[in-house]
Amino acid sequence: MAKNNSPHKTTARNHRQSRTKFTEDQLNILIKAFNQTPYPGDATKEKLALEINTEESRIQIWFQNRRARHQVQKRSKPEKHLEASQDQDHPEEKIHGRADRRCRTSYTSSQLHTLITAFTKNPYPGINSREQLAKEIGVPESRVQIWFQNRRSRFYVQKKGELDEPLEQK
DNA sequence: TTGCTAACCTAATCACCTC
DNA sequence: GAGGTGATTAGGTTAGCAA
Repeated sequence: MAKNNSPHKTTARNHRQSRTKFTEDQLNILIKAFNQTPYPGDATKEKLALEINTEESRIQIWFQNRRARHQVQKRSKPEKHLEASQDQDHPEEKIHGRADRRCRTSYTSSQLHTLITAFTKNPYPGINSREQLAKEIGVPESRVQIWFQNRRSRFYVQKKGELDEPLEQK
């Protein structure tokens, strides 16, 4: 599936967010939460963020990575997994998680104008640019990151469509 | 140098809103 | 319903850091 084959991938990593180092206590809390549900809802993520004093976006990333590693381990050792897992695939949590989605952010035309202008200058803003943009339009940095992800995706799909068009006409 | 893992990416999909 | 778009997911890559 996803490959980092973008021509922008070098600029994308100019300014990453600095690596978070979770303490043992923080990890214990996260692992416990993961065992309860690998698909926490927005409220749970907020609660965890407060509990371990970090940003909600860090919680989201941690759960993403944890699920990924969990899947890899499951494939390599189907009978015996991570220490963290009681593991029944938690389908019900997944459904519950969806019910507890973050509220949809609706951007004003001026916010969108700012974002689009930034996107045309650089579709892969680093952490500093994202934070600056977030401050400027008054939304969390994580929302700016999501907006750029979606924008890039749809931009590539659109471009691909434009390239395919002449072939279809033939 | 290597293994682990946070940060980040794309692609697909879901969910909600507007027309 | 269709189209647009924000949110979430899986699964892959990149890069920082400890051993």
